[in-house]
Amino acid sequence: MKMAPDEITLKLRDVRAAAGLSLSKVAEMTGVSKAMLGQIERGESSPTIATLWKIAKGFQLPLGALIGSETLRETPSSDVFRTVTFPGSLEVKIVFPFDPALRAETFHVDLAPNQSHESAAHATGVTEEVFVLHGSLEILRDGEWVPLQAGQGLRFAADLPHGYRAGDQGAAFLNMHHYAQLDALAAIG
Amino acid sequence: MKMAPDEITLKLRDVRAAAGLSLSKVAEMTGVSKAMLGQIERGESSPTIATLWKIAKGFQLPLGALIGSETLRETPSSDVFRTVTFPGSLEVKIVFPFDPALRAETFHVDLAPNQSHESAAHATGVTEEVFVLHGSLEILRDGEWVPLQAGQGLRFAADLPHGYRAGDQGAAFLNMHHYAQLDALAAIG
DNA sequence: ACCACATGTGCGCTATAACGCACAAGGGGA
DNA sequence: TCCCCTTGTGCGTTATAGCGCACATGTGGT
Repeated sequence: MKMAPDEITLKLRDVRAAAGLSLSKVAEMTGVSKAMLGQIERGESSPTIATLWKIAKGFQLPLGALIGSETLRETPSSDVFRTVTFPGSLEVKIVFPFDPALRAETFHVDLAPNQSHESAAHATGVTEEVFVLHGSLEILRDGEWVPLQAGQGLRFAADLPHGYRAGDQGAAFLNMHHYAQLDALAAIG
Repeated sequence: MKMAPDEITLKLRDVRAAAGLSLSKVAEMTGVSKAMLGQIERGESSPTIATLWKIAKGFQLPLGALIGSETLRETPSSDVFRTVTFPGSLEVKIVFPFDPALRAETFHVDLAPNQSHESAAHATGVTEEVFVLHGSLEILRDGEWVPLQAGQGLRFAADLPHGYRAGDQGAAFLNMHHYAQLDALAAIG
């Protein structure tokens, strides 16, 4: 119960909330007991880097994403395009990785001609933005297909089913994900 | 002595060697016992983040400087194309208007060949992201010009002076602004 | 040689990080 | 209503991070 004069803040709770996961789920995917996770979130415990590392790896996030400090004001490598595979077997490139301070991330997505991708509803409070780079794209929003050309953008709530459908020449677009604040959600309710 | 399956490496020894300091000296300036410092260097102990933080502050280094490696950052907003004129007589299009819930907005900026634009420091807590659509662009960040090509992105803290400079064929890029607090409204003007 | 000092490591003790388990509270079904 | 499952927190135990101190080695000075 020492509670050192913490100038350091851990954003575990924010990250977990953004992902819409329970302590139990996080405990499974990180290998850290949920009791410990709870204590860390409440600031009752100062974890070792080994534990922090486990958590970061479980979330597939850089270690710094869990630490709240001035350290965050650093560099973004411009060409570190990492690629990840999405739920719907869709492969995308990470343009801007998730930052808990901004609660947002940006992907670069390529769709082959006429390729489509359906996405189930995300956690509540998630907003998506799409900006078309090349080709033509249709987005399913509120049960309606919205056509977009290169240079056009669309913003929509992602806590509803939605989808993407490329035109005859395929499409490339940026996909931004925004995760709402906790108090923002409370304010809405 | 368990020594968890560390995939993580601490650079304490390197940093200390680079500074030419003894364990005792480091112990003084960090407030961490030299015995512990020695164990950490030898990998016999996995420090808590509180301890790591002490060490980092003692060295006046960002926390990341002691850890293997990492980076972070990220994103923004919307619908119709409105155009506005910016302080520096720069004309931009609004891709995604500011949304209080997201605290973010996205602009589409066109620069003529070799055109440049300097920007004074914004309010604290403002983060910018730039994604180059066409041409080549250089961004002044931390007093250093970072070159970017089409398809590349860069994220940086905007509470410092920064600037944009197009290449010989001009440049087009997306510019996302993220505001950390609610006072973001005041920062928009 | 000898000594004064500084280096890094080993030892015992205390504080606490981390675990597994159990429990109180809330949310749906049937 | 009753039941069952999931949520997060509290408790007791074990592992270990972190401390102060002492020791072995090393280096230079006179």
